Amino acid sequence: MASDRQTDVAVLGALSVESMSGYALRQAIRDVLGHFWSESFGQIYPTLAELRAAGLVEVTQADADPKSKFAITERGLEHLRARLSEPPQSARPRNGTLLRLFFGRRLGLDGCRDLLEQARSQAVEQLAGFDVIRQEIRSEEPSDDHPYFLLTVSAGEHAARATEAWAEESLLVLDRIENQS
Amino acid sequence: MASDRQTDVAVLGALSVESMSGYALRQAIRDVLGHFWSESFGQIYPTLAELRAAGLVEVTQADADPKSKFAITERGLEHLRARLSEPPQSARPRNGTLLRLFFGRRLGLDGCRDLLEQARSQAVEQLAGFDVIRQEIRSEEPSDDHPYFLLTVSAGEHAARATEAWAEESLLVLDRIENQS
DNA sequence: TGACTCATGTAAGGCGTTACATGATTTT
DNA sequence: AAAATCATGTAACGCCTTACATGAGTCA
Repeated sequence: MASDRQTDVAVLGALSVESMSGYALRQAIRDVLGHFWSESFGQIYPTLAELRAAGLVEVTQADADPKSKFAITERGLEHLRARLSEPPQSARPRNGTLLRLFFGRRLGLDGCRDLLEQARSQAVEQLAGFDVIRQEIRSEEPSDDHPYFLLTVSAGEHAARATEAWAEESLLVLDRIENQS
Repeated sequence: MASDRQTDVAVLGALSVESMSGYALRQAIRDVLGHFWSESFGQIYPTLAELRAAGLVEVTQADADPKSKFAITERGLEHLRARLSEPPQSARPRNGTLLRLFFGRRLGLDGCRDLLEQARSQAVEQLAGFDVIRQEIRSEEPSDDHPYFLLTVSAGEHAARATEAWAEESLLVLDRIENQS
């Protein structure tokens, strides 16, 4: 029974881009992968220890830098490539907003409106956030990783714009429901 | 500390639309809410027992129907309204496809293409599924619940169309990456 | 010196999935 | 009569979050 856990993929992937401390790692996972991935902080250190014991990650210390960091090993890169090639597993859907709207008759029109307004403004905020991320990527020195980063940003933008359009349409639908009842 | 669990909302909500057996309930949650919600079957019966003990749900037996069903009580409806009014909680994001694409440099162009093709065809399948659902809703006798059901169908359609467009654009981006390297 | 961030963990407990178990009813 | 579906559960195990604990370095 293959385990569901993919913490190793997120950790090894992040370290394949850049060596860093466990603390920086958890910030990177939250801030950089946060749009489409989440890891519990309580999982990161244990996973790091496991990966180190398995020789997929090592602790390095550069001369110039007094701080030690975690770096991916050659075997770690192989493991990462193998894991990335496995069929993607996504979390089962759990959209609290849609669950509430589905039973919107019980919630009432005003409650539904609140949900939709909130969904819309969240989408707009997300879009602004993606703009910032695009600028940050552009301001860094070019890297072979960047085109792939941008694919995920684009996915977020498409999804956010779809949410925005849906919420606006749906608010109009609610007005129609109200007027005809 | 408010619990994350929202199984009660899904169960009470479904029973607010129609009384049914636990077995039918789990099928309804899978087939009807499946686009945006999932419940573990192992949770449904225990939750049903709890709700029954709390007087939010009762076992009914119609004269015409030899089978007993679970029905929501008046107190259950109150509880449902209260729960629906709470701020929506959604699962933390866990998109295995985007996780892999983000580290696409390690996965390789062909692997990325596979992921995008798969995402695209899944989105197309979903759109076909939504068409079927719309027809089913239309074929039922009109209900005050239907407009709300349709809001969630529309959300799924917007999301699926966004995924389709993103995947197609992204496949072209991959071609460009290949040609310029 | 006190507050804040960096840094590395551990432990408890809740949540959820899967697999297992059992029996009745219906269909082929 | 066999197979499929309906129907109701339980138990084990793994995942994940939250809260707690500790200490070093840095900055005002």
